[in-house]
Amino acid sequence: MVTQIPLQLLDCLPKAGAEPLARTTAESMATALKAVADPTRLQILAMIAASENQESCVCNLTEPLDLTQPTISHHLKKLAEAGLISGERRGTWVWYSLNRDRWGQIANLFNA
Amino acid sequence: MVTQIPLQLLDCLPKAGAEPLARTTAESMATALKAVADPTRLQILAMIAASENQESCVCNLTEPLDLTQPTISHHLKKLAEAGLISGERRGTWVWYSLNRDRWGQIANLFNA
DNA sequence: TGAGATTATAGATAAGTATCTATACAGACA
DNA sequence: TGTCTGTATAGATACTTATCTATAATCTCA
Repeated sequence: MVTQIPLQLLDCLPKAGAEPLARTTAESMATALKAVADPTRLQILAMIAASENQESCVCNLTEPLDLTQPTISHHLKKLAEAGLISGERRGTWVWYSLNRDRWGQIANLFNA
Repeated sequence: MVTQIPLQLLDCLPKAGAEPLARTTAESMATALKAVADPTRLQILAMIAASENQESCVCNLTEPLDLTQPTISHHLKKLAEAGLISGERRGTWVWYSLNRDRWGQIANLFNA
């Protein structure tokens, strides 16, 4: 449903004596981090995590966040491209859930 | 030298059954994350981490990153405001170093 | 097949920001 | 004090993006 941005972060953590961080790598990392660095998307992630079965359809997010449906879809797409969530169509609805693995990959970025 | 943005992240991690993430909290978190979500700033952080004594002055960053001095200063200010680095004036130079504690706080955001 | 409901995409606009040049500020030193 | 060097700030500009309205696409069901 969405092409996911690759994230090769684990081997490019800043550490003493390391190679300079290549621009292309830095851009890839920044793209993934930008997905999380938005207040609305943080709220969306929190709402999914707090939902039953830790999943949510688009329609459950628009009203509490007071945003239009296309805006929510836009943010969900960004999060999916970053690999932080995945959407699964079940009938008329698309259910979005967190990708815990990817979550941990980003955490490792800062645990260096 | 720089007023640091507060970061109360640890108690607002998304977890099942949690309170909805307040807008003001989400905005505070996003501000801190935005500081890291930029390729140039990631390169700056990597260069500081890889430097001797894990610190660097502005003048050591401009040439390898091929940016002007004011642009580097702008990015360093953003990072300092997010609490990720600190600057210490020693004579003519200002030496910037990583704040490991803050680094870990952001990591905990994703370890929920 | 057609109607209704849910989600995705297209295009426009306004707000944010990364970068530059020009200039101000701060410290070292003669 | 004056000059030089290193850093910070101010203002301008171009690019990105969050949001909206309008519309298309997809699925269900009668």
